[in-house]
Order: sequence, then C-alpha cells, then structure tokens
Amino acid sequence: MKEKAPDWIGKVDPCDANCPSRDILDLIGDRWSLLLLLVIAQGHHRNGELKRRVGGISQKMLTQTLRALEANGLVERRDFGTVPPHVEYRLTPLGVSLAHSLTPLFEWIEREFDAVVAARAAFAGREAA
Amino acid sequence: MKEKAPDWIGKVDPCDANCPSRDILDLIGDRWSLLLLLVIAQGHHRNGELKRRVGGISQKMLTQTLRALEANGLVERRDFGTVPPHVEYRLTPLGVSLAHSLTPLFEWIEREFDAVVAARAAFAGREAA
DNA sequence: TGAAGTACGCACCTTGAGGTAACTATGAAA
DNA sequence: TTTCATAGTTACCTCAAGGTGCGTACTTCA
Repeated sequence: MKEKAPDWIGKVDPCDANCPSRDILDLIGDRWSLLLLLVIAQGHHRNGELKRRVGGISQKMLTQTLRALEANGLVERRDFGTVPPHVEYRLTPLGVSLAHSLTPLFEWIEREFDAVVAARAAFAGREAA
Repeated sequence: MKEKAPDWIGKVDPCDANCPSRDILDLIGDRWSLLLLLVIAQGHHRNGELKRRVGGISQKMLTQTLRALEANGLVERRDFGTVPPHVEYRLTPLGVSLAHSLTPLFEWIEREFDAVVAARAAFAGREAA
C-alpha cells in the first residue's frame, strides 16, 4: 500500500549513488544556490548587490556558488571588461525554468512556515518532558 | 516593490540571515532529507528498507536525518516496541504537502537532466580551451 | 592625499559534518 | 551454538567546507 503513487520516479534515479542526478541534487540542495537563484530571479544581477541581498554570505561563497551555477548552465556571467569591474549575472532559460520549479517550494515555506515552527516547538516540548 | 516582483517574496524572507525560514531551507536543502522524503513518499517505511533504498547513506545520517524530519513535523515515527525492533516512518500531512511541493523540482531534474549535463560539458570545454 | 567601491584570487586555518566501528538486547533460523 | 536481522547509540577521527584577511588595478569622491 502506497499512500500516493510517486509521479517523479523515472529513468533518472537520485537514489542511486552513482547517478549523476545526485550532482544536480547536491547543487540544488545547497542553501546558497537556492538563495542566489531566488535573488537573481528577483532582478539583482551584480556581485555587490547579491552580496548585500543574501544575508550572511561571504565573498568567497558568493563567487564559488555563482561559478557552480554557471558551470551547470543555470546562470550566465557577463563581464563588461571595464575598469572598475562591471560584471552581471543573469538566469539562463534553463535557470528560469528551474526557478519556476522552485516556486512551489518557496510558496510551501511561506504557507507552512508557522506549522513547521509549531511542530518544532511541540517536538521540543515532548523531548524535554 | 522591486522591478520584477517574484510571487514568492512575502513576510517570510529566507534572505534574512536571522529569519527562521533559513532553518527550514537548511533542512530542505539537504541531500539526505530530500532523498528520504522522496523514498518515504514512495511507500518505504522501515529503517533498513530506507537504508537499502537510499544509496550511500550511513546508519548515522539516516537516523539523524529522520530525527530532523520528525522534529520539524514532516515525518511521524512509530515504534511498535517489539523485539526485535520494529519502527515505521510515515509522512505527516505536512510532509505530504511538502513532497507535493517538491514534485516540480524532481520533474525538472528528470526533464532537464540532459540539458544540465550538456551545459556542464560545454562549460568544462570552454574552461579547458 | 587618501579612502572607498568594484570583482575578484589566493593562502591560511578552524570547525563541524559525516564516516567507521564497536556495542546494546532479543528471537529466529541454520 | 553460532550467526543474522532489527534499530538504534556512542565514541573517535578525518577531511574538506567555508570563514577571514590580504592583494590587485583602477576610478571617483572627499
């Protein structure tokens, strides 16, 4: 008995440790990647801008994560070659489609945020008892 | 607001380093959490079963991740108290709703998998040149 | 004459995530 | 009688993720 037929099982199996989709999952399943995707989709494009928007990210992780997103074809980097430097990051069509697929997740967080916090408190209470 | 108001920005702001939604994002943005959610939704419920399904996970991470999911109200743990031990993990309604919100993401991975791999190869080629 | 902004690269170092192995108790099977 | 499966817990140890700080080349503002 299965509560709900999982529609998302197919040829690509992230459960297989050797399937390359694991790499994708690792990329997605990264706090900074998620946040950067979010912020870039919101229309912020420059290094400093992104750093200011994403609270707590270091310059190192910013560059590193942007490179990873670029390497996976999700973000396009445009260097204007001027001095002082001017570089812009934009979502590729692939990145846009991913951002759309993430929308339900962010919506879920907004919608169920309180429920999770409540569940967390309840659990903590149970443990303490 | 901003230029291209994305639908998923509201009171809950994961960009704020102090917003508790960061914790949720950290929980979700975890390879094992994602995979476990996936596998449990597929109808696998017991410790050993999960461990066998999710390639590469250690017993430690399995337990640890299941506890985290439980602590956040996404998974319910039922201990039958028998010996030898029999424990079952099931998605709570909250967990089911999250799994649904993740469906587009997994679908995206399946759909765009080849595109990402291609982009990755192209990028590697560009760098090597 | 500085100081600050811009987009990094690089070296150093710490911390913690996560792997491994050993141990728990018990019943069933070989 | 020994081994296995069950579902863990705990201690130990390593490796790499990621933070900090400095350097760079140039321009504009104070």
